[in-house]
Amino acid sequence: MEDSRETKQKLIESAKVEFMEKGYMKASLRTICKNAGVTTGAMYFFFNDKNDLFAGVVGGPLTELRTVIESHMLAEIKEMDHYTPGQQYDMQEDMKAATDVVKTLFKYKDEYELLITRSQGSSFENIIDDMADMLNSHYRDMFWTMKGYKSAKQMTKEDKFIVHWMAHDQVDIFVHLLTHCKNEKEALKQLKGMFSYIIGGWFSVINNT
Amino acid sequence: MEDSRETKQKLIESAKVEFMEKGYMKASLRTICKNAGVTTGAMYFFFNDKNDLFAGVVGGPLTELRTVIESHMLAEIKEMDHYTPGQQYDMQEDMKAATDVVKTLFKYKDEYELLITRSQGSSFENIIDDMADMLNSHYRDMFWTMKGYKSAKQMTKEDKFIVHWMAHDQVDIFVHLLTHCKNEKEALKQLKGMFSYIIGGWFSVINNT
Amino acid sequence: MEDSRETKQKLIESAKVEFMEKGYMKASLRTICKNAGVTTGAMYFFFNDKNDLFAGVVGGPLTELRTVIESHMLAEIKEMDHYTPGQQYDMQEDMKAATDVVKTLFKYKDEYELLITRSQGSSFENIIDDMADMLNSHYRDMFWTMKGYKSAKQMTKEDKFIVHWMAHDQVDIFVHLLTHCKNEKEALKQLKGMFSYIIGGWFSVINNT
Amino acid sequence: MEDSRETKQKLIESAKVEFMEKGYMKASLRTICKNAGVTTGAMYFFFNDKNDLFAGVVGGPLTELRTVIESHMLAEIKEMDHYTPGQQYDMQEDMKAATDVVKTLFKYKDEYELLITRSQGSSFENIIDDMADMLNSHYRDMFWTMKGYKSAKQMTKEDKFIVHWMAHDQVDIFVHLLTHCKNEKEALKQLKGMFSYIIGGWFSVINNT
DNA sequence: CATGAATGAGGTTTCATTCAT
DNA sequence: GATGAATGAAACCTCATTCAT
Repeated sequence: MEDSRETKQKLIESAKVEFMEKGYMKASLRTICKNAGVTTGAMYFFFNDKNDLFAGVVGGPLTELRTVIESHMLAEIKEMDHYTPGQQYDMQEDMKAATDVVKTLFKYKDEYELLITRSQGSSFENIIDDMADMLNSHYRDMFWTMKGYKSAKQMTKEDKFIVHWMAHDQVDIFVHLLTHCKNEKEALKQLKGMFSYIIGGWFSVINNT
Repeated sequence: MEDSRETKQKLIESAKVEFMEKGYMKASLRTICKNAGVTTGAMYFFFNDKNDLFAGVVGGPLTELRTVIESHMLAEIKEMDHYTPGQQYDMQEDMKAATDVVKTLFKYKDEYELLITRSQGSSFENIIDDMADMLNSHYRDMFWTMKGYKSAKQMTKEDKFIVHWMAHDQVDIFVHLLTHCKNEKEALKQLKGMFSYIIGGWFSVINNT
Repeated sequence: MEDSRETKQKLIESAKVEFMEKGYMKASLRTICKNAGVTTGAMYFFFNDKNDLFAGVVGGPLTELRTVIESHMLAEIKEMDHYTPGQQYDMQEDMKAATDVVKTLFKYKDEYELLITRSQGSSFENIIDDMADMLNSHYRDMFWTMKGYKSAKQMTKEDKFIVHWMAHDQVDIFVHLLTHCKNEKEALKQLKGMFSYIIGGWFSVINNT
Repeated sequence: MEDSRETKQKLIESAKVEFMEKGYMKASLRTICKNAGVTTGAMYFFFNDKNDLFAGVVGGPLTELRTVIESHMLAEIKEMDHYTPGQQYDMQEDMKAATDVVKTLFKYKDEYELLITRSQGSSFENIIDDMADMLNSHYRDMFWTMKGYKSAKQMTKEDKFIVHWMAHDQVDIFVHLLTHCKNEKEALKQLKGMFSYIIGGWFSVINNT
């Protein structure tokens, strides 16, 4: 059992290297197995196919990230219940959430970069859109509440569009931090500026439309 | 001569279809040629290789887009010369530029989507970053001017980072409009909201840091 | 394991036939594999590429030949130590060496003919020159010793040129025997005459210059 | 007419360059035509096929060489009529012939090197053997005369074999001079040594068998 | 004389995957 | 758990040659 664990682990590490270097599509299973010191057949014992191997590399970190995000979204939803229109926005809570996300991102930097920039061709190729969609419904609720609507039904098509964009942009900010900062520390330093930007945008949208 | 034009055109159209369906990497030259009713050899008479064929599809529109953007950047640079700090920002000019860009984008919607979402593996795979870089230096100048700095040299590392992000985001907005609106008219309708967002963000950054 | 050996062997034999018929360059891997009753993919399991397959055919025999030659060169070097100028040349030893070389050549006649006459385009295309170079330094030592020089440094440019030629010619003699005699027996019969020729030439050069 | 001459000449020169660089087989007609500034079709007006183009490059020089050799062979044949066994060999005449050959070789050095080292795949690939065969019958006559035989019929199989070899070697000497000397002058300087070698060999064979 | 388009067959190589052992 | 052989399809690309114009 120990041995098999080790083999699987070696495969995952070798796969990570190859996927990062060549991207999902151009990566060669042969090369991965050779570098892991394992035969192709062995790989097919542990993984169903190329995509499953990719999932073996990025699956864990992805789940962890989802957990972090979801837990914060739940927290915000609770807070939203006490919101009264016109109330001063409290950045504090959101910053804490974002900080947690950034920390998670840099905990498995390689894997997240893989997901974001090198997953084309795999089942994860739409991961960015998926994350944005995940945030979308949450942002919708924030939007109509802050806008003073009675319910989501009052939202216009334009409202929905801009909210969808903002969900996307939130994700893009994290992507940008991940791909343009060399470590967590630096990313956290930039986070405040990014937040200032996104919140400025958010309120500009709330007040102007 | 008539015939040859036609053959080349058929190849380009067949290539466009295949590239859009499968993406650059997975697209098959064989399939492209077969659907164009032409042998592979013929294709290699007109194009050097797969990448050149891709360029044959997207090259023209890309050049046109670059021209539009550059002409507007020159216009803004001139305007910047008369800028005095504290002066009210005039969205008018920028909206006109953005409107032109959106119009161009929807003029060759297929080709730009190809470039943005399906060019991985080709020499155009970094097109988004290239466009962002193109805007970056321009945005730097706007930034330090509006910030009241004497020159670009006063910009901190954080300033540069956030400006780089905003250049990226500007590009992403256009990408979002292109990929989420079904036609020019709809995109132009959403443009104002997007602009409100980005300008809100921009001023928030200018004033807070 | 038995099976795989067999497959590889069949490939090598099929390759030999094709290479002999068409030469390295014009030989088709498709044809080789088809005649071996194997898919191209299988071939690439055993060999890295076309050149490696060619090496699979000629590599063994080539190594064997090199071993034979080198062992004899060592023997001659030892003998040379006791040489005194003017001493009668003893053909005996050299004939024995040459006999061994001829025997080796006819042991794998096909493979050596392949190497010599059909390897253009492969990594073995300069094999004749390589062999000549191998003999060259050895012949230089023989030359200056027999000439009565104190060291190799006394050799003129002309000396070096003619020695280089004689090294080449030695190789050519073996090539000629291989390509113009149908079997070992016949080649050995001609060997004496060839030797008479080369030794006549050798001494003529030693005495006349 | 002037123009067409020029076009043909440009093609020949471009072909020479390409053939020298890549060898007959790997040379590309496309490349040749492109570098000549001419279309493929035009080439096929002047030449029947790839081989004919190669002939266009080397044909002239080859004819010239054949003429030189044949004229000298005729001269030697006449001289041979007055030969009496035991008579001192007069190197003079042969040296003059060889000198002429060397001069011719260096007159079109490129073309002859092409023929000798880069013609594999063309109809000239056996040129060396052809030249040797050309000399062979001539050498046979010299051999039996000097040996004191009454006619060629007295020659043994071994006699014929060694004569064939010497004809080959004669050719190889010229090849060696051509490929190892950088110009005519240097080649002529080495010629005497080479001659000493070959004549030493020749007489050694005549006297020993 | 020369163009330029097109053919069609062929080239070597790579790939993810399977399966008997 | 793992091996190693084998599949079979497809990949991109190059070639000498032809022919209507």
